[in-house]
Amino acid sequence: MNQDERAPKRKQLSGPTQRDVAKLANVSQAAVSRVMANNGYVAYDVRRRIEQAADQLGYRPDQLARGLITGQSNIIAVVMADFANPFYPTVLDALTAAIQDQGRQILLFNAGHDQTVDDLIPSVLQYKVAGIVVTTAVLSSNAAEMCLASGVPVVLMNRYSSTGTTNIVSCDNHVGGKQAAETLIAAGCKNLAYIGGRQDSSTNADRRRGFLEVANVSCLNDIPVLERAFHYNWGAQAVHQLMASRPDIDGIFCGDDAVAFGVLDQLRFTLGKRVPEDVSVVGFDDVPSAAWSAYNLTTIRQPLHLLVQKTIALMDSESKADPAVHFIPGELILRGTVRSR
Amino acid sequence: MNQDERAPKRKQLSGPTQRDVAKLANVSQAAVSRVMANNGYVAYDVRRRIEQAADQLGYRPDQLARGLITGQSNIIAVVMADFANPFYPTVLDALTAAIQDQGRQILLFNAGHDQTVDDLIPSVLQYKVAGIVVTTAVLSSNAAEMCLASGVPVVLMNRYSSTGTTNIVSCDNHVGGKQAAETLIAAGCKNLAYIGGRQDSSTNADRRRGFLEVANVSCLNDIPVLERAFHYNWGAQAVHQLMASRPDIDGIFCGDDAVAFGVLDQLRFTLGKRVPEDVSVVGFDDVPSAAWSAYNLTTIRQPLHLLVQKTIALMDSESKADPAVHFIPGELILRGTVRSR
DNA sequence: TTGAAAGCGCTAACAC
DNA sequence: GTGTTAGCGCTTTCAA
Repeated sequence: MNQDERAPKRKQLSGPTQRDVAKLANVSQAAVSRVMANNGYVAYDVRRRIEQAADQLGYRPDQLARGLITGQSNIIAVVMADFANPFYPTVLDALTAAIQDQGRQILLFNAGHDQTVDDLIPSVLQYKVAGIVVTTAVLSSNAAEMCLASGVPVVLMNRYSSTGTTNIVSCDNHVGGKQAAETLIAAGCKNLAYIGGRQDSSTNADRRRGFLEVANVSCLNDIPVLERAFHYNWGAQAVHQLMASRPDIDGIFCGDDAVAFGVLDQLRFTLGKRVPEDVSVVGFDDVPSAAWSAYNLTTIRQPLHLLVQKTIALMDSESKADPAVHFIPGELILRGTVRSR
Repeated sequence: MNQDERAPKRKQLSGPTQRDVAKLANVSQAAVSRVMANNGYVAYDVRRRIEQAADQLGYRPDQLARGLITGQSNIIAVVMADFANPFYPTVLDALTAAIQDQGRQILLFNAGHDQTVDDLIPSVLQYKVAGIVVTTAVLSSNAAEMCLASGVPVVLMNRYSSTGTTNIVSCDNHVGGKQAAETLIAAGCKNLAYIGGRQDSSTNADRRRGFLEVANVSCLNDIPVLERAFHYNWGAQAVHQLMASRPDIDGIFCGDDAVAFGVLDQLRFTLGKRVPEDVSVVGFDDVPSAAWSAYNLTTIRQPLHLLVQKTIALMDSESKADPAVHFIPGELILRGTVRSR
């Protein structure tokens, strides 16, 4: 015995291949491929033999090998930058469900911790994905260039920058901000304020702009603007600052629901204000907990499913031709944090 | 120029390949591979030439092609079944961060809508992933068999079944249930109740069992048990039923925080009870919103990072030899929903 | 140290 | 209809 018996060289992890199926069914491997890819002519009984053999062996096509040759991986990359905000799990839920319904899979990239979205893009591109969805963040023009160069369609959800190289889907934050102001004014609030989120985000800027456009015409006093982060803690902190300098404030528009929850909790439990009797509050997003009795928050609902639908449609259409910003209107949800006259 | 002049058959989507880099650097394609995979000997200046050429072309290794040959895809599948529950986004956040830190990527499967986790397993296995993490659900023994057969390590987070074919990581729900009971009893509650979650889940069963073990020894009266789903709405509905039949209840342990929020909201805003003066409430998980003033919920914290750490360690160790259940103790977080004597 | 060549599991031309 | 053949982009022997 010179060399030990050549052990079955097959890698531990691989299951049966098309060759195995072919052997068992007494056909060529190509015939098996035709059946599996449902592509090309196969006689009925041959097809049956192959399917039976595949079944018997527990054969599963290797999607990665298939992708290698077709140049299409049927994988969509989803890049998320803010898991902590309760809005984004709802986005991810809807997005993954919709993508899976198409028979595609999701490669998820979490940009939450050290890595920025931009740092992640090179990694994403190593996977020859069929598309990239970026939520909660913008791409630097550099990163956007890279995607464009590799021909992968990219869609930004809910943020945009001025580079104009990618399609963007967003709730109409500008109109939403106006609605918030109108709601507060209609309720009889005289002294309004904005407690916003991340200052350099389009989301925040548009909501503030819409709000101020309307508020400025009917408010006599100065309208304070405090902005930092889309977080509960920031809302809590900001409202303290706000009420310390402007105790007359009786209507607050918050950058999103998370901020609004922080604002509400401090108003009620620390600052001793009644909501909505003393101060009215409007949020943005309509996350699930906004409907809970403890908050019962009046807010602008983001049209989640429309946003997702549009995002996917844009990715499929590969219309790199004319990248544009697609705004979808939100919906005012009246609950209990704005007083009725 | 015999074989050099191949037609540029290259698919639109592919970027530069190792062949392109090799040509530019005047070396063989194999040399490029050695540099990229950091595997094998390459002379210093050759390596430099190659790296330079790769840079110049913007070369990115194709992870899928690499996986095809190594039989290792450096992708971990994460199967989630309940995005709506606020605990799971925190799990996903920690899990994805940890996996990315290893230089691996996450293929996310959302079993939330039509598809059950079991239905998803065949799809998962088509991707020759390096491991599978399943949260919020158990695998049928059939599905577990399939994974075992294909040699992919599987770890279940926070649920288990009796099949014993996979490793499982879970918070010690039994001890947690006991802690909850002890906490309520120490606070002087006399009439306890359990409002649980999904009845057929190990999570729920263990929490209930621990709770009843302790509660039964010091409670004279019958301890009502209501179980259905780990949802806010169920908590809200259940507490109505409960208080209608047993208005004397003064201590409630909830299956998780989401249920507790529903319970709290109804107690306070509909049933007119004061918490904790009239009724004390304990939750489970310690999701972020449990700390918010509106709830300020006393709860058992799941050791999120330990759970994730252990899960990853188990997947790497491939210890299919002795699949076991690994319990990690939770931590009682005292806040404001249990009265102090 | 390097290049030539084989081949991972699969699809797609192209013969027969 | 079916088999044969040539690769997809890469890693990995094996010689040189």
